[in-house]
Amino acid sequence: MKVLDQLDGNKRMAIINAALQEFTEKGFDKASTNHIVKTAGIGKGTLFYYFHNKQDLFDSLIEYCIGVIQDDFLAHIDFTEPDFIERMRQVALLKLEVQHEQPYMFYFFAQMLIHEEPLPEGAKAQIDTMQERNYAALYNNVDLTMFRDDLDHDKAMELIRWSIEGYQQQLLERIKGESIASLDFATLTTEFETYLNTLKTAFYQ
Amino acid sequence: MKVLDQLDGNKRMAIINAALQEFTEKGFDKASTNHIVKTAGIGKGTLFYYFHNKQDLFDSLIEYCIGVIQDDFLAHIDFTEPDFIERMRQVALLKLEVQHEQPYMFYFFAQMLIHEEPLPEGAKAQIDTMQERNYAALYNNVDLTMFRDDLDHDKAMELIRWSIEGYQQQLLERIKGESIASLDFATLTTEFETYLNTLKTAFYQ
DNA sequence: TTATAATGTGACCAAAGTGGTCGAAACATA
DNA sequence: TATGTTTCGACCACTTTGGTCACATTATAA
Repeated sequence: MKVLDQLDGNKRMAIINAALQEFTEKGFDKASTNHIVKTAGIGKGTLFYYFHNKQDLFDSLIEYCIGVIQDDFLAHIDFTEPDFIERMRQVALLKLEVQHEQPYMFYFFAQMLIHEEPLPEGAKAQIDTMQERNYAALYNNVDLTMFRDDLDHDKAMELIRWSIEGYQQQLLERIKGESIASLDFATLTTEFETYLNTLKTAFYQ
Repeated sequence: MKVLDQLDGNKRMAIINAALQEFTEKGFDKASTNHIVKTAGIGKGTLFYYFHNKQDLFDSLIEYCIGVIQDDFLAHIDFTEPDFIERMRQVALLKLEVQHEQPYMFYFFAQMLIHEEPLPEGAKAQIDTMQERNYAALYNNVDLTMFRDDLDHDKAMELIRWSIEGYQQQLLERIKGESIASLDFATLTTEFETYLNTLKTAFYQ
């Protein structure tokens, strides 16, 4: 049983989010356990009661993130959808959902891989298979006949992916700070829809 | 005369790049003057001989960046090019050029605006006009008749911009670490070309 | 050459921050 | 009441912080 599972709901998420944020923004070395406990609203002792030390906390976070991405993200992707843009819509919405509750999840992961922080035992293998699954989720078994045949399929798919990621990032910056409740989800979904339709018109035949 | 101008070539760029990197990665508060002097290869005293204090160094960097972006980036954009994608090509190549010599320039600026660091006197106004000029450089006087008329021009332009920015970022990550000399500029340009042509086929009539 | 000014240095400082400990308090269960 | 589980923050030894300053080194000028 992972240590993070012992902690009940609120406090658990508080620690996770505080630690994710701190590690993401500062990296392992510069991350301050003092800041983490302050942000999480717990005493210093509590952190080191549940986690052996800073490294242990970091390793637990990695494990936790792998779990979330596997179970809440990759596991929910419908690999049978042959329409590339529809699949991207699915992936984007799923990502947005995860990102809404765990804002630092994906960013944390990206940072760790970029800065090549030393990973805990066995995590490397898990991450590798995750990345393969992610690639498969995006590109495998796509119906290429839907694309205009005067276009290079692969380049088209890359361009579409970059477009959607760009839209996503712009969206995240726009809604940053706003509370979950105040978000007009329906309107946002419609807006996203119009962009996807534009893409379909441009790239499909 | 700005302080940075007093310093001759090599040492000047060393300080600029070291400081840009440190401020970009850590933000103003966490940025360490000790690290900066070590990276720049100068003595601690030298830094504080040219700059009154940490804040002064930061302010000078902002001024310097504004200058570079104005003179080496915005000033070279051909505002008369009516073809949107051609204009984006121009902007992208220009950006790549600046980014090659000043890798932290744009990223530094973005970080400062996001984290809302306090800006020196008058810089806010300059930055505002810069952003307006940047927007104009991208969107003003574009020949909209080139787009397919079953597409929303504005959405199409956004999608194209996101695509190109995505390609750019992927390119930067790919060539990160490689030396300037080892880069095969011609091949890269051709590759970029094919992506732009795909975009033209998809979005133009 | 010598005298003066400009440029460059790193040991040093008080203050703040670091990861981690520990005895005591609060709480739960019985 | 007694026993075990959580929670806490003052405290520790140690590092790093922005900034200073007495002293080199170099450039300029007489």
